[in-house]
This record gives sequence, C-alpha cells and structure tokens, in this order.
Amino acid sequence: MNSRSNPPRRPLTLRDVSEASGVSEMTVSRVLRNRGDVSDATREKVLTAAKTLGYVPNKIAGALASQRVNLVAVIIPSLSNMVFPEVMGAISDTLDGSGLQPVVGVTNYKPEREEQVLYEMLSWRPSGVIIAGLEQTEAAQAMMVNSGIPIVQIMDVDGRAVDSMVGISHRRAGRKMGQQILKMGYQNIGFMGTKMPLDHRARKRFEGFTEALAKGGVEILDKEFYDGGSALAKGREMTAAMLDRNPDLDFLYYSNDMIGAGGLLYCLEQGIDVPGRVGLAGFNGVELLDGLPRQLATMDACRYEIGQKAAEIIKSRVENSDEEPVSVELTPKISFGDTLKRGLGG
Amino acid sequence: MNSRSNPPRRPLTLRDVSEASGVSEMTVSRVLRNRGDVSDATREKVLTAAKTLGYVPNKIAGALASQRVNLVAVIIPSLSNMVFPEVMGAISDTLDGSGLQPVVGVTNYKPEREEQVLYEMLSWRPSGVIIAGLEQTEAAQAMMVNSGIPIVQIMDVDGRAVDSMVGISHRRAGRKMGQQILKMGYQNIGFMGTKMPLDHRARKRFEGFTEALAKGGVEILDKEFYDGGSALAKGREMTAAMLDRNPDLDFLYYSNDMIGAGGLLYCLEQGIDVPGRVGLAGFNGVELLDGLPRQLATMDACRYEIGQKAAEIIKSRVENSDEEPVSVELTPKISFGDTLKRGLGG
DNA sequence: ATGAAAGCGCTAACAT
DNA sequence: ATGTTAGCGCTTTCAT
Repeated sequence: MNSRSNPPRRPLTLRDVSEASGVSEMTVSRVLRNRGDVSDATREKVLTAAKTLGYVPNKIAGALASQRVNLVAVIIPSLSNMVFPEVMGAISDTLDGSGLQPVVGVTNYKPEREEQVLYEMLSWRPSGVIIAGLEQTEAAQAMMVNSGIPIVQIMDVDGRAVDSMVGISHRRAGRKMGQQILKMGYQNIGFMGTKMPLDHRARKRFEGFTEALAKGGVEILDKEFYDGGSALAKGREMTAAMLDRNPDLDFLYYSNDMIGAGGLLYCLEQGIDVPGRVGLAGFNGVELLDGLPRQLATMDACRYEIGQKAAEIIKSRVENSDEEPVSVELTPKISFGDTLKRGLGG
Repeated sequence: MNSRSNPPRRPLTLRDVSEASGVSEMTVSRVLRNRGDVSDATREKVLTAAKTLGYVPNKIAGALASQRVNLVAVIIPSLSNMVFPEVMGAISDTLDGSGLQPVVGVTNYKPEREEQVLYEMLSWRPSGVIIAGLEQTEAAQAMMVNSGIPIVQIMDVDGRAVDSMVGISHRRAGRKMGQQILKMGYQNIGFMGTKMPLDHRARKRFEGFTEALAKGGVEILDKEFYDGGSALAKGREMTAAMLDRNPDLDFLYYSNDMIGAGGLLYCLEQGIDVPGRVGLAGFNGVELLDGLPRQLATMDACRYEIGQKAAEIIKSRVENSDEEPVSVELTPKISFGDTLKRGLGG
C-alpha cells in the first residue's frame, strides 16, 4: 500500500499550511519554531495541518530571513584514515542537542581542494568551521579570517592558528618516542611512513623523531615511504624489505598503526623476537589493534578529546560571539604494548 | 605577517562588489557564475574587485532565488564501518565535476535518528537523496515520496524501493555462501555477527545463509552476537569461546571481515589447520585484509559500484527530471582466499 | 495572541 | 553586452 497522493511538483510552503489551517503564515511560523505565544487551539490546528500535508520547512528561506544557519563546517583530509571518523563522532556527539549540525567536507590532503571545499562551505554561511591542520593556503586563511565566524583548527598545535586551535604537538610526540627508544637502548633505527609531503602532522612527527635521535648521537639507518594500497600489506612488505636490507636494525618506527600492525604480523611470522631483537612502535592508538596477537607500542592522538573540545569552542563562541580565541594543547600518552622494551635496555 | 584588515562584521554582498567595480549587481552575478555574455573588460574588473574584497557568494540567497540547490544528501548508518566511507568516496568521485556536492548525514543505525536526519536534510531542498537501506520508517518514506526529488536507496535490493535502488541481494549472498560451504563438505557450522537487529542487511544475509543450510539438511550448530568494542578482538574472543564450546565445528561464518580476521588470527595462533580442520568466511572484501598472513574467504559487497551507480542515477535524474526510477541489482563475487576449501570437499 | 509589511541577498525574466 | 524589476519563502519588527 505504498500509493500516496501524487507527489506535488511544487514543494509545500508556509502559505499552504496557513491556508489549510486558517491561520496566518506568521502564526504558522511561530508554531513550527516554538516561538512566541500561541494558543493551544491554534497550535493544534497548525501542527495537524502541517503533518497532514507533509510540510517540510524551507531552511533556505528561513536562513536568508533570519541570517542564521545552524551548520558547522568540518573539513578533514580523508574518511579512510579512521582518525577522522572518530573526530567526527566526537564533534557530532558534542554538538548534539545544541541545535548545531556538523557538515563534512573531505579534501584528500590537497590544498587546492581544501581551498575549494572551504569556499563552498563558507558560501553557505555556517555558524563555525572546524578544519584539520594549520597549513591552509594563504587564500584559505584569508577566507577564514574574513568570514567573521569562529574557526577551530584541529589535530595540530605546531604553528600559528588563524583563530582557535586544539590538538597535540606532533613534533613533540615524535621527539618523545625517539627519546624513549634511545632510553630503552635501541640504536639501529628504521622509519616507515606514507609518501605524503602534505601530511604535515606525519612530517612533524618524523622531524621531532630524528631530532631526538640526533641529540642522542643516533642517525636513522633506513627509511621508506609508501603510497596507496592496503596499509597492513604495505607495512608487511616494507618491513620485510627493510630488515632484509639492514639485518642490524633493532627498532622500527611507523608513522601509523596500520603499517605498524603489518610489520608486527610479519615479525611474528618470521619468529623474530619482539621486542628483544627488534622493537616496534606506531602512532595513533587505533582500536583495531586490540585484536592483534601482541599489542603494538603506540601513542594516542587524543582524537575524541580534540573533536569534543573543538565542538565546545564553537558552541560557546556561537552563544557568545565576543569570546577570545583559545589554543588548547593536549598531551598524547605513550602505550608500550608488547613491542617496546619497558625496563632499562641493554 | 598575518595581520589583515579587520574582518567585516557584515559579510560582503554582491552590492559591495558592484560598487567596488562600478558594474551592476546583475552583471557581477553573471560574471561570478559564468553566465550570459560579459565583455572581457568588465569580467576583469569584477573578478579583481571580488578577489580584492574577498567576496564569498551567499548560496543561501542564490538558492532561494534560483530554486536550485546543488547538494545531494547522503544518509548512511555509520562512518566507522569502512564500507560507508568507501561508498561515499565513490559518490564523491562520480559527482565530481557535475556541479553536485554530496552532504553526509549519519544515523548510527537508529530509525528515529534517520528520520530526523532526513527531515533536516530535506529542509535544505537538496537535488537528490542517496540513503542506505530499504527499511526507513513510514514517515521517512512519506517524506521521500513527497519531496519530489530523486531518491536512491542503496546497498540492498531485497525489498521495495521508494524510487530507485542500487545494491546487492544480501539474502542471496548469504544463501550463496551457505551453498558453497555445504558443497565443500563442511557440516558443523557456526555463525558470528553483530548484535544489531537494525542492521537489516546482516540479518538478511544470516537468513539466506540458514535457509541454504536448511535446504541441505544442515542446522547451525552455534551462533554468537557481539556488541561494541574492537571487532578484531571480538572475533578472536568469540572464536575462541565457540571452538571451546563446540570442538566439532568445522566452519565459521562471520557477518563481517573484521571479526573474521580476528578469528583467523586466533586459529593460526592455535595452529589450527585452516581450511582443512576449520574453514572460515567473512563478508565484505575489506582491503585491509590484504595484509593478513592468509586471505580470508569473503564476498565483495560492490561498494564502489554501488556508490558510482547511485550518483549516476541522481545526476541523470537532475538533468532530465522525467526519467523513470530504476532498480539495479549487482552480483557480489565470492573470493575463496585461503580459508575455504576449493576442491570438492570430503 | 495574532496579523501586516518589509526585506534578507540573490537570480529569472524581461528590457534596452 | 548590460541594466531593471520582481520575487524566491521565510522571519523580523511593529501594529493591533
């Protein structure tokens, strides 16, 4: 029984509801938005008429008239990175009930694409913007400043924010891991990561890492960057190749947990003693890893907290537009798992 | 040198550009949209003025005036399922260059949430809707019908579409896997899946599966459903528990590849002969699996093709509004991997 | 508690 | 090739 009255060519308007209920458009509008005093009798009439007709308000007209749009633009590089869906989840959760709605835009790590997505989103006059990273193009930064709405740059704090920012210092994170590795006595260190010059956060971690090693008089023995394909498989392949090239390696640092997991699986298969013969560490604290035979050492990127805090900043700025910009630096925690020696090494 | 002229309290309008360039608003509008004939000289003037001022068009006003919105609402249950980001990617790719922009809404598998998200999105008068599944609430279906815009229900074809649909038959997929398993000689079969009564597609696969087994005179020996947590870890735990309860089991069917991978890792660790002693199969063909020590048998859900086709349907319907609704059933392929016997079993 | 009028920033349709 | 006019469907503001 799916047959319904033939769908209207012209979408319904307030006027239709007004006529159907015998109440002025203005009062209909009041009822539908729960604003102003309306008698229970009229409210009832209006609600019934609206529901019967199947009226759906036109937010475009509403937004134009009220100069208010309950949208928050969220601009991220990718949906397949896992990290970002999690941040999104936190933003959604936190915005829920506030009347604000997140809208996602994906840039695929391309600055020009980012610029375009930002432009597109700003043209809908959202109430705020949450955007990943601090490295937008000049033009994009100008747009954000000119927009006059609250902007929160997330994930990273190594740099200057346009307005507010929430994240971790990836440089510091890389350094910390480097220090820890040296402390545990590892000396022959290899690095694997993505071939993405535009993944600034991975780059900063790498810089911090090599810097910490340099301070300890250690240089990276080998490094390799990959591109596309299954991260797990790439981790496995790169690890095999690298250990083959450099049998002396005693530690492998991966720029993300997925390739780290691939490397771990490979080592276990080969019967390599982990972390005795070779230590391993990744980055991110991906929940997925819980199911592996051993826990990969990693560092938590504070994804949920970042999303949450960013959403809170937007909310409070929307309510009180003359609040000051804020910068929040969160501190990622190392988890040693089973692939990084814990005692003083030797 | 990040200091810029103080951001305007009032966003710029066409009128500002018009005044700055000494050209009528209408002509400015023409230039900015590349419509109608405009002399190179004026175009130049306008573009310069717009760029200098940092003008960003107001799509709200534009949409209201033109009665056209270049947005396609995409409504999916989750971003953490991997499957959906992939479908999204296909939709994005396919829409790219068409002038249409996807906008995502996430429902968390909750019908009432889905209804609300749909309402919210329809109130922006998008050009089309792509929505996962065929099981929306009555009210949601009514909204879709009344909207008068193209609707494509995706993923599943076991049921009646409101308008168009693209997907696979999950019931048939489950049946096919069941038949294959019997054919290979497995007889003592266990099932593991998510505890989600609202994941209709998983349910349908399960139904098809048991139906096929029943036809072969076989009944499922054991089943278990999980909830939350790391899928990989859950797969491992459930597999351990189930094999412990039922040492006779010779096949395990998982409702998704993630828990299947967990089970596979467990079996390998335990030195269980796969697929000789125990066969395994999942569902989805997640790229991630490429890095596992063995390839899990699985079935491709045609995610990319689904997204692509759905986007194409929307595109062509937007261009030519009196095209007929279509239903497209894609055929998922079994990949045997290394965990399902290939020869005639015994 | 309800209604009337004006206008949000743009574009369609029609001049010129 | 460019300008003018009249709305799009709501909400704001001001009456009543």
